[in-house]
Amino acid sequence: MPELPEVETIRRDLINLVAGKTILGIRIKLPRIIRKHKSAGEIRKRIVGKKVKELDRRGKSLLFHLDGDILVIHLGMTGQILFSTQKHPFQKDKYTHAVIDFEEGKQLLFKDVRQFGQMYVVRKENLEKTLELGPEPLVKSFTLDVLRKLLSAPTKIKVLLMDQKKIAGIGNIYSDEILFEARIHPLRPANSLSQDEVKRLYQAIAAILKKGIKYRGTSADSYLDALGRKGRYEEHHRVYRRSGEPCRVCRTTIKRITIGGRSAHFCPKCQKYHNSRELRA
DNA sequence: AGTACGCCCTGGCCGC
DNA sequence: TGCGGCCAGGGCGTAC
Repeated sequence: MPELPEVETIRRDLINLVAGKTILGIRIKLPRIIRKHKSAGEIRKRIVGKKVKELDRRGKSLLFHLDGDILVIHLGMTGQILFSTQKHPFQKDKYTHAVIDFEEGKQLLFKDVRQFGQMYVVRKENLEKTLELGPEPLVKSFTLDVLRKLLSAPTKIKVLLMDQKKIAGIGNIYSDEILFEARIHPLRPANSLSQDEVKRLYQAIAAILKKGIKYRGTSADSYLDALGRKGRYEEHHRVYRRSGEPCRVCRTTIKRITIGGRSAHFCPKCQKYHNSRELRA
């Protein structure tokens, strides 16, 4: 499932491949991936003939800056954006739902097995209103104080980290890994964290997301980068999908529980559910 | 307001 | 070999 590190990896690769290039056309086989538009023709009219000025990312969304419009691509669970210069057997490939054609025969294939991904065009000035995302966790303005203010409600910390309206870009994999790094139990109410825990959480968010980017993302399910390569971060996972296996720190068996319909993995010893007061080391 | 749950969707896996 | 049942979960809508 592409989260911030996976989308950022794709963005960095695509900059060198399609930035500055003009979109010549879009072929759409599965119209349901085009959202927020009355017709496929509408998106076509707004992107064809336009040059990709810049590639950006906001949370888990990839942003192609065109002339005043932005083409937004969200990969959902199993979406992939694959760069190709070969003429693709588009109609025969059951998972390639759309192809964006650029000059010089360059193409971006939009593949998605589960069809949760989507693309749409939005006016630049309406982007934030449309996305409704919390702050980017890897920018300078995301300070310890910003995080502290987000933790004022009793929401379970795991749920809060995955709430895109609170913080942008963190999903199930990275929230598990962040909470392990910070040694915080996923069920802890956000407003029960001690000063020290908030600090650890703040540092863990940056450290784990950067680590994810460093290893080019997680390919646990189906993630591939723009050139079809896997990420290597799952080799470094310490809790995600490791239930039943020994903790890499203390050898305690990693546990899996369900929180809000999603699986959460944690080490019961490293991430104890004790209340705010920290044990003195 | 917080939270649980169902839905969209399909492949993979398990048990029979 | 096949088939039903369940699981994976991002985002969204709904209900409590």
